[in-house]
Amino acid sequence: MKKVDWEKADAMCDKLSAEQDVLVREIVTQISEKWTLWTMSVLARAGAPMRFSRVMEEVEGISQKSLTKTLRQLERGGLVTREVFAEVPPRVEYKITKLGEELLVQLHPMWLWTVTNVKRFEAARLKYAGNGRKNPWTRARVSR
Amino acid sequence: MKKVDWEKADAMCDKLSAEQDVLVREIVTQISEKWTLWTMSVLARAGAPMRFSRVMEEVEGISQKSLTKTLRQLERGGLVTREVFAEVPPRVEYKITKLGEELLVQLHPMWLWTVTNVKRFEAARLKYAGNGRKNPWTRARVSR
DNA sequence: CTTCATAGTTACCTCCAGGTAAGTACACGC
DNA sequence: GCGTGTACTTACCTGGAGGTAACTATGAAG
Repeated sequence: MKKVDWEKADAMCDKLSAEQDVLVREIVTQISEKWTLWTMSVLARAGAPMRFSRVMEEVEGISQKSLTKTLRQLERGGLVTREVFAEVPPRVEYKITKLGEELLVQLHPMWLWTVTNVKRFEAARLKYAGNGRKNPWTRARVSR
Repeated sequence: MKKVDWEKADAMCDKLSAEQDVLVREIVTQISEKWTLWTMSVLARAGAPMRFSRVMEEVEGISQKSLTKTLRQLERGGLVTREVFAEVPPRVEYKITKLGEELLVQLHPMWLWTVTNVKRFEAARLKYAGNGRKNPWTRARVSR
């Protein structure tokens, strides 16, 4: 089995400035928010600029407020671009950036792995359900 | 640049049962929780069983309550094992599973990529800060 | 004068993650 | 009989994510 090279990981972390460290955490935090990945993948699949209302149709269930917030954060992080057209009614187009697409490419293997290994997770669940899970001291009868 | 094969991804999703679909979401949700990855990586680095209190020392800042919850979820998902020893005071040992280690291996490339590309994110932030960001209709003067 | 379409913003509310602090059970050493 | 060590559980509290619904600006069409 492949292993994680923790030494190398640590070495890379040490090279980061305090601000960069914060930035990495922010990025990770952001992509773990409710609608972020879904929104990005919608934009990535389209490949072309999309209007706000169009994105909202594709990301089923999202509210205007959340979509605005999500897109703003993605723009701020350089993962999507936002272009405003001076028209009435307003037209605003969003498009995924190269950086954004690359991020998705990085994420994809792990998503794939998860899906292909669902059965192992299912098995673990079943096994867990069978355990009687008690506090340790409820069976503490033997001393050290 | 590498691209994501959306067709294949969709095809894989279609093969999942409704329960499996829920499960995948749960897994992803769980690993995006505050302490999950940190806790897992501590266990993975150790490679050996660790007591509750020892884990708590390594995962700086976590509360007892959160550690308990995190470990329970990891156990339920089959990512760590939990072994209770019938002693007083109690001894409980946690250890990462093969499944858990594999998950970390999947995640690592993306983490590495993020760290090596911080500068691009920094640049995006700076650029964003420079934009005057207004409502679209504040400059809507030209009709379509 | 009203309606429509678009892309927001804002006020208000609810839910839940997660923190703090105290309690619990047990045997041992003093 | 009191403190100590361990692995929890429980009650209480706070902040923030995210939902709903109403409001905003603008020009064209009716």
